[in-house]
Amino acid sequence: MSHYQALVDLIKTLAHPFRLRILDILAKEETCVCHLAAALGQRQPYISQQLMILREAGIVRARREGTLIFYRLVDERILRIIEYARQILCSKGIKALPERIPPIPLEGCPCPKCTAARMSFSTNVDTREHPKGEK
Amino acid sequence: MSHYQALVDLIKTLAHPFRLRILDILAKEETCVCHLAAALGQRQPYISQQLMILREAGIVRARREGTLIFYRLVDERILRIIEYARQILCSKGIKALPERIPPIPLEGCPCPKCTAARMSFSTNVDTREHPKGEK
DNA sequence: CTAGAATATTCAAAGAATCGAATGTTCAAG
DNA sequence: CTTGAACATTCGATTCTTTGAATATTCTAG
Repeated sequence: MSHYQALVDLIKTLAHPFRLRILDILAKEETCVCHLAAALGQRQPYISQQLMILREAGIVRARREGTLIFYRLVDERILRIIEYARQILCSKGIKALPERIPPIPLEGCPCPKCTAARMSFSTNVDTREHPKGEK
Repeated sequence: MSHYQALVDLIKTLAHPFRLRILDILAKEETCVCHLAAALGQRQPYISQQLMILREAGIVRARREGTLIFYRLVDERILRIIEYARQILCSKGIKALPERIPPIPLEGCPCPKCTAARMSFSTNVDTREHPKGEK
């Protein structure tokens, strides 16, 4: 009878544009809240709300590092569900690809990744994605 | 930006216990409305409502045969999404398997499949799933 | 202990989904 | 054309979801 509720709850958690966009970013790497907020152009409390929903569904996990909190995917298989849904839509001619993830450093993001990128940007004009000078 | 809406809409359509149960039944074979209603123990207008939602999402398609309407899956890949979500839940120890589909004939179902099954049941006491006597 | 930065939580108004009840449509038989 | 069977649609009350705003918590630096 209601073996269905858990399944519905999981799927329902995915059925939200900002939560999907968060997962698209986390697909690439562990990310802190302020970076997610900057990347998605949303206020921080809103992002935290959506992260809480993802966390309670067991889809993401948080890790504290000083004053920052990094989120990551618990089970990458969740991405395959989304990928599969995208394939179905694409084969019907409906655009459903993930959006382009904005490049680091994000304007106004104070996270270490962005700060570091800004430092090296101001002293080094190389804008390639993988500058060979670093190691 | 909002390549996400189509994806959300598709996923949202799946996030409903009765719609999932309908898809579990259609996974096996094309089925008429009255049979779905009997199998799920719901009133016919309710089932039709859910079928309409699935139809508008492009997940199922209807085919008329006299006074009956048979529904079938448009793209079986939709089942893989559900299957994948079930696997994720099961690997976390959460029960999410499809429910047992009630055996034909369903009590009170007037559809040809059930009627035929009742006929052969009253003249033939064989209750096995695949009686060898028939051909 | 204080201040400030990063994040989390709570609350409520607005909007969306659900589902029961009533009613409409389509088809086949007569 | 009428009737009955199978199915579809519409409507509205209830309930859940969403999202903005305000506020709380946790940590670090000093």
